[in-house]
Amino acid sequence: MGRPRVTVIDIAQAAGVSKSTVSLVLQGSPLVKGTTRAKVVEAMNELGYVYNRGAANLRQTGSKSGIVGVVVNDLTNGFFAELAVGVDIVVQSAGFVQFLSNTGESIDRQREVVASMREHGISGLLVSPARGTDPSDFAPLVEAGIPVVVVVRSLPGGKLSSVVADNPSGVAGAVRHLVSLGHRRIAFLGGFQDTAVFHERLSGYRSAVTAAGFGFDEALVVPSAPSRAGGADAVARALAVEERPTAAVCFNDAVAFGACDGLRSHRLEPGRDFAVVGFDDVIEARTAVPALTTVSVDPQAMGRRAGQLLLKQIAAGGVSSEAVMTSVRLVVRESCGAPRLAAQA
Amino acid sequence: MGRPRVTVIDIAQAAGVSKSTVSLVLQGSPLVKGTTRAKVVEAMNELGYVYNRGAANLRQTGSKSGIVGVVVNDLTNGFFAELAVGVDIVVQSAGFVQFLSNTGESIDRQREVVASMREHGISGLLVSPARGTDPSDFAPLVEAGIPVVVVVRSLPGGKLSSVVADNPSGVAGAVRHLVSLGHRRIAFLGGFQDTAVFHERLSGYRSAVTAAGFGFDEALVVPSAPSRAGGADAVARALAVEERPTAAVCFNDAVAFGACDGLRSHRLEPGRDFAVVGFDDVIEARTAVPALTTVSVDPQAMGRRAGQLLLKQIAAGGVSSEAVMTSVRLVVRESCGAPRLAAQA
DNA sequence: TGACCATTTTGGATCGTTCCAACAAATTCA
DNA sequence: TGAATTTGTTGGAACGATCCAAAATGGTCA
Repeated sequence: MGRPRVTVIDIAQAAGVSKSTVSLVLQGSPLVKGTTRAKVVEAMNELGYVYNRGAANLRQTGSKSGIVGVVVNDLTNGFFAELAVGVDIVVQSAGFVQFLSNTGESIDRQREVVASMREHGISGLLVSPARGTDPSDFAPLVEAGIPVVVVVRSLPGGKLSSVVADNPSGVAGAVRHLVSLGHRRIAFLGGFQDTAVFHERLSGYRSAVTAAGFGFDEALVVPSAPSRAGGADAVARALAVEERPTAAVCFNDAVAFGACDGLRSHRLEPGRDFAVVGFDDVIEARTAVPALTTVSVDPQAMGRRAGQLLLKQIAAGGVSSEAVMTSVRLVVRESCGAPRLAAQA
Repeated sequence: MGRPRVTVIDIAQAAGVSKSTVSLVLQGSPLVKGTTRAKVVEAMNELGYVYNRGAANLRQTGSKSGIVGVVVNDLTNGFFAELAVGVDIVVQSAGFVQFLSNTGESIDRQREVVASMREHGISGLLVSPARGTDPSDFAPLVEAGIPVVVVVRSLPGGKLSSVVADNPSGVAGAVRHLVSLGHRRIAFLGGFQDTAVFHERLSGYRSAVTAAGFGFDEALVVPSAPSRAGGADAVARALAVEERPTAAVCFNDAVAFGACDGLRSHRLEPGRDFAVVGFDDVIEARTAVPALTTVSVDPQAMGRRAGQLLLKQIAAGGVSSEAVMTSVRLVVRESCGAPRLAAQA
């Protein structure tokens, strides 16, 4: 049980040197002679020494704890789990460990978790904020010189660094694909108008649609809850506009599935009578009937990218603000009505 | 940037008391007078004080760091993500934070991660070990009085506490269900023979099959890789034994899906010509065709249970060994050929 | 009033490490 | 040879909290 801890002093004694020398060895300093280093290392193995980062950290300026905090809003969601894995990979290979916590979209929980991480002296924080997060919640960290990187969802008024998917170009690519299939009236379905992601995606729609020379038609933009039910509802409303659309790009895959439901209840078969494109590429997208054409974002790659950015800022010491967009790609399946061959394009 | 840290001494000064008193307040001691406490708390808010756990920890005996380490072998797998969430819930509400890392089935990585966690002074470790983990890897922790709880996969020769699903009774229940549907020749398909989980599940099969009065037939046990391909292979071999089986319970859902593939290539329709039962209840089980009858383990509940056990051991101070089994339940869908009504039984 | 008690408060010493300035030993150079 | 330089090593003072024994405070009672 409570056996006395082995400390640098014990090592020093066993190796016949001073504790300062042991410390130097610990830090891999080139100042110590090879033979001395060997003696020390041997003593450490001998006695089963465990480095005490807490103590080291106490003395070290700038709290280089070697811990990065990672906070996600829903670990249950495969997307975020992948993201966390991506972060873990780069962070771990840089010799850091990751404090990972899940907020389950609760702002209170998020606050607690972040506070707790701060007490533990994290060197940086990576967060996929819960819905409705106030950006100023992170101000104290930034003021204290702790880098903060926001992922997936960007925060308005952002002085914070962020890594988000390239939403505009993802949607734009989807629109271009539909245009190339001959569609002229393309709707944009679903999503809450008060979120940053909605506006990013909508802007991609807008620019692609005008670039194609169709002009932007407000009536073809139908917001809704970003859920299956919302999608069904949205497509119904879209079908009611005069000069009805023949295709839609949806806010996300859930909306897209809902749109398919809605189409069927109007006796329209998605993929044949009406083209549907989603966003996210959730697992079911592949196996659904018809298989969903969608914009795929690689969450693990995103996690890696975000981890790199955070590490860079930690290394730089200062807190700078940088916004990164990770690329996305269109995965052509069946719901857009394109012949399967197009998938290879 | 590097603004000087606010310490207990600053607070003491601002509140006109001694640092000891501030410390008492920090620990919620009943010794301090209400008015004094209020002054101190106000000063803390005023100056934006952040508790330094590292420093506290240094002085405190027994390393009550308030950190628990959680190591899983595959965070990408929804099962483990859910598990981690379950752990997080109980651990967090007890005021601990969780260090979560992913090993991706790499033993080396696992070793690194555990070492790193130890350096950070975790108060307990919860681990779903990577395949091929040597139980003695955790001996140093146990010797140092740090509780270790193994989840999901139990480790042979286990002096360690563990929380695993009740594999025997899960499989036994599946067998009984098949018997009730009239099956007499039931195979056990898939899984590596050298894993503990395999033997646990097989033992459930064995006992249920003998309890039903059929006698245990070695030929009906067909191990294979615990994958889709392995399942296809296993079912093919099972169909080749004389007096061929009419049903199978599979090592896990992946094997079960493979078995369905294999059946079809033998012109047998799963659920109609041959009954298949899986284990795990992965997400696709519900949506597959036919929907998979399977044994469901609730990973989040398991995580909560494991978290509780770990906290209990941390609180107790000592390291005791306890083995917990979490209950499982059979989810009847279509692949076993039972009429849908049976699902309500 | 002074002895006694309960309640609050307090100044060091301490935890395990790193930093710093100073020292000893070995080497180089004039 | 002696001074200057390089190369290794070292003791003590931090870091920011907790613990302990002791002191201050206030009340009660003979």
